[in-house]
Amino acid sequence: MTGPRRGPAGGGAKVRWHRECKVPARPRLPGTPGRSDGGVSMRILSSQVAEHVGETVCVAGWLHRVRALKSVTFAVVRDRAGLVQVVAADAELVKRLGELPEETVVEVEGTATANPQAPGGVEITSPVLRELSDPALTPPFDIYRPVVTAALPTVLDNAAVTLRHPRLRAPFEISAASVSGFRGALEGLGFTEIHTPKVVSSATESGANVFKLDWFGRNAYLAQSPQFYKQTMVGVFERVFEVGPVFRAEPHDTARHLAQYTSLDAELGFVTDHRDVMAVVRDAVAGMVAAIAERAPAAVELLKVELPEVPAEIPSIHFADAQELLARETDEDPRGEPDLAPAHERWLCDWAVREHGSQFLFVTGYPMAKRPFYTHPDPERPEFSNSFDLLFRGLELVTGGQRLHRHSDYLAALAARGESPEPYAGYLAAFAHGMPPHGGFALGLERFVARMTGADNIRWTTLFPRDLHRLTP
RNA sequence: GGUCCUGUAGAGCAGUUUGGAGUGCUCGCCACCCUGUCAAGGUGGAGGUCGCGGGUUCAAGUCCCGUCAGGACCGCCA
Repeated sequence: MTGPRRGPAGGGAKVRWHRECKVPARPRLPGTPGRSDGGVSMRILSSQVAEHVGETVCVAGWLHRVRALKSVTFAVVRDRAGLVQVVAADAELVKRLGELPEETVVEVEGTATANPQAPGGVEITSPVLRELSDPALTPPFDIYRPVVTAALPTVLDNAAVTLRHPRLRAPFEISAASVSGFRGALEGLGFTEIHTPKVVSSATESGANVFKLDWFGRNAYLAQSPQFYKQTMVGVFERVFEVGPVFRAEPHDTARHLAQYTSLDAELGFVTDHRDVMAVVRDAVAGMVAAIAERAPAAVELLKVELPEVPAEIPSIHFADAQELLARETDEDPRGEPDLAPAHERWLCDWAVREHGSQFLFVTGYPMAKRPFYTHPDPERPEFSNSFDLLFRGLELVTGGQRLHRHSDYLAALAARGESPEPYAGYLAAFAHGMPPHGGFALGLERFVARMTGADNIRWTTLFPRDLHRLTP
């Protein structure tokens, strides 16, 4: 090792040699000493071994798989970048490798050797080994097999180890890329990222149930959304977004509902109506899809994710027209219903693909009766709202719309619902002090990733999901 | 909250229809074998409160009742 080298593709940043390889510092198993000059090596990643053929290298990671043959033992080490094969021939080292269970953390120093027989064409030979963890407990199923044989409850119950499986980890690589794309797209549009409280004093928004908790002896609640705060911050920054958890105490026990999930929220001022918000939704989603392709290509490849085209303008259909369409073209007649059933949403998505070649579809103008009090009505048809949902592959992914912005309209809307303005005082102050026409939206991250990866249950794309039955791990 | 389905070894499943000794499969685990593996291969072995409780029966994994757990659909849902 002669010093820092260029890293793998990705901006040309120098690799940070974050620490010394400690293999020689501990009692070593017999084997060829790593360096003739007695020095120490720095850890490199599995993906970098090929760049060091002929040199002594050090890798560290989890024992992904040990394959013992009579005269040679192969140990595959997994780190954050991937896998690398280690070849052991020394009798004592072979014996020890045979005793170590998979998932034990090890550090290996040896010679990077090109070999066409090795996976990836390179492997580490003449290794010395240091164990960095106690021998690992056997996982409930094989992490090293390409297919996941366990059912969802088993995966969730044993998340600490099962998430290491490349297929179970991949959705969270896509999740991270999605958030990055969301953030990048909105920052590019002049939005400011904010962080709002998740413990609130009032449980008054909407009829949805909230989690109640004790706050120094007072009643408090977990926030169902950053709605009030993000609107308030429009009065400060004009354009804001937030990535954070929201909590729903509703007893939904389905493959698409959670008690806690990650909401990608945005709100912007000086809009004409909800269509300006929809344009931002389009750009945000396009940024997310692009970021997945750019930042999580391995996960896309592994899961065979089909990245959707995001049209320059996502097709939209009015709620009333959607109901007419359903009544005309299906066996059901939902006209007069205040909302679309999940089956109707699925049908409309198929229709959008057929008619518009788009996997995304806006449904606009939901009835005011089903929308929260801050929803702005359609000036032409006041029974309908300036709101929208974005449907994607059969599922409601985004809800948004134009909000009321005049203080007097809020007082009237609350009065119409028989509610006192008192609990909303802090929120209403924003409007009393002058607020532009504005709107916003919220996108469910786990739902987005689930639709993107084809997961049949949102829990495959949720880290440590919280639902009716599950509070651990 | 409603309807339906499923609980059998560490994991994933057969076996339940027609009651007859925990009968079996794939993987893992343990031991041994194997000259380069790629989800290695071979031989042998260990591992079971058939979710739990009650009932029917000479006899229950199997039939009945209850209960608990998991799942699906619906309802509900900013």
